[in-house]
Amino acid sequence: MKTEKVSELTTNRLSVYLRCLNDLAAAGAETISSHALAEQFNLNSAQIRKDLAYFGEFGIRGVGYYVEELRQHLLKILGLTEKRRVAIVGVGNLGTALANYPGFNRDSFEIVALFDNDPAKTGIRTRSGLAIQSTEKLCDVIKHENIEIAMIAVPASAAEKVLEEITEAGVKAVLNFAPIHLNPKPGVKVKTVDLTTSLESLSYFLVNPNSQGADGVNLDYREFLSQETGANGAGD
Amino acid sequence: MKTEKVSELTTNRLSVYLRCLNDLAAAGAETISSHALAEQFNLNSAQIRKDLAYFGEFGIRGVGYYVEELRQHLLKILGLTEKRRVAIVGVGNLGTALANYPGFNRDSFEIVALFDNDPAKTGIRTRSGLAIQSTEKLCDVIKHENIEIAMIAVPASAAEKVLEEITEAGVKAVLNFAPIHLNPKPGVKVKTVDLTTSLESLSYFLVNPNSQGADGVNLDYREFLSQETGANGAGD
DNA sequence: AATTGTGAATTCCTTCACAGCC
DNA sequence: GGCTGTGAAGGAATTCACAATT
Repeated sequence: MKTEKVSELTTNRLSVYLRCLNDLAAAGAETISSHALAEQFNLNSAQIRKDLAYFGEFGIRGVGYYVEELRQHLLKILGLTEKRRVAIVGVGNLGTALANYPGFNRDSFEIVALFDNDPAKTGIRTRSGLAIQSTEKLCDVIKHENIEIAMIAVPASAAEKVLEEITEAGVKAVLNFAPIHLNPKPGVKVKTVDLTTSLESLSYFLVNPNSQGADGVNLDYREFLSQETGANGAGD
Repeated sequence: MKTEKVSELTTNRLSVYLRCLNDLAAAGAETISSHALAEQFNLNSAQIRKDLAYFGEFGIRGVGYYVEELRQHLLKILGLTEKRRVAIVGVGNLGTALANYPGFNRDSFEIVALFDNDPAKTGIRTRSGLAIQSTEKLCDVIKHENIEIAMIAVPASAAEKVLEEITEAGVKAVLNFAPIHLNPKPGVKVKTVDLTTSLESLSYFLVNPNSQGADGVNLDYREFLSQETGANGAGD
């Protein structure tokens, strides 16, 4: 087990591998090779082995990986064996959709608080029975409820303020849906999902179809999740 | 103007620059330097100049870039000067949120069709007055309405089928919200926004706070948008 | 024989540093 | 003096290729 820094590209992939292993386990598969796993995602098999090698030696030469065992390792690595408490700030259409989104692993993430600054909304319950609270209570509730993760689903103009407040309250991990660059304090991780940028970047590829890769072969080129601007340092 | 391949990281950044230029233009700024722009995003100024240099020489030495002029160039480069017609497939919570999302540039993207396979939903209108149609009509409507972009907001199990159908109908650009890897046909661009992976990857950084970058300095390391697994080729 | 784990090679991306221009 | 555009350098991520292992 090494202690090099692990890039976000790697952690994203680990999550994808995990999803696949869940399916394989459900289907009753005993083992899987890096090659077979790689095929599922148009990835190189060495990539998968390298990703896993950051954390240990989980495979068996000549055999591959035991599905259930590797699944457990990934759960552990990604910190999904403990349930984390999540708040959503901004309960408009997007916030509501996130609150009801069935895709989050509910064993690992429990949404326990919703906040909105619109007084007309406070007290209203979502489908799950959770009541919307005033943003005035943000700090208090986050502390009392031991909330570790926040999703920001407010307009861009309000996002910075929200980040400050939840940081103040001790939140260390933020999934930001506001289309704005946020500058978190040290020790706070912000991951932005920018729908505007995703769509506009797609538009580019409509105008330049050939820029996708090459000649008929779909290279599946860098299609997925989670890089902001690639910013690597503090500018010049 | 070069004709090298432009990476998706670059197009994502162009979209971010554009958003900033919109704000600058609204605030009445005449010019902006790459350095000043870079500061907004914790980016290196050379990065910005390089990104722009793929498409032309837009700046003036000693001065910087004319805000409005550069804005127009970016609109053109990203293909945002023409209005593109968009369909949303899957009108659950997420699809509804997307249909009503105020952050999309409505001058460039017009949502003109909503599809859902639940008969109980067909005919229902969203806030904007758009009626939900049966997925049976997917292909016909996409062709007749000249739809160029589709957003997939159906469960993972249905996403592959939807991709096939919209590809059949001629859609070349897809924003996929289903948590699954899709294998598009050549010439079709799929960009996946994987909420599950975003959240699980955040979880990793909660367990490994130091892996974020270094000692107190927030490096803003690779925080943003839009890489799948980094897949670069067709495996081995 | 099959498959892992990994050093070396490669490819891609970012940053430096400075000539050229305003 | 200030800023762009860019070749060269540096760094990061991916892929190759093979020794090691079952």
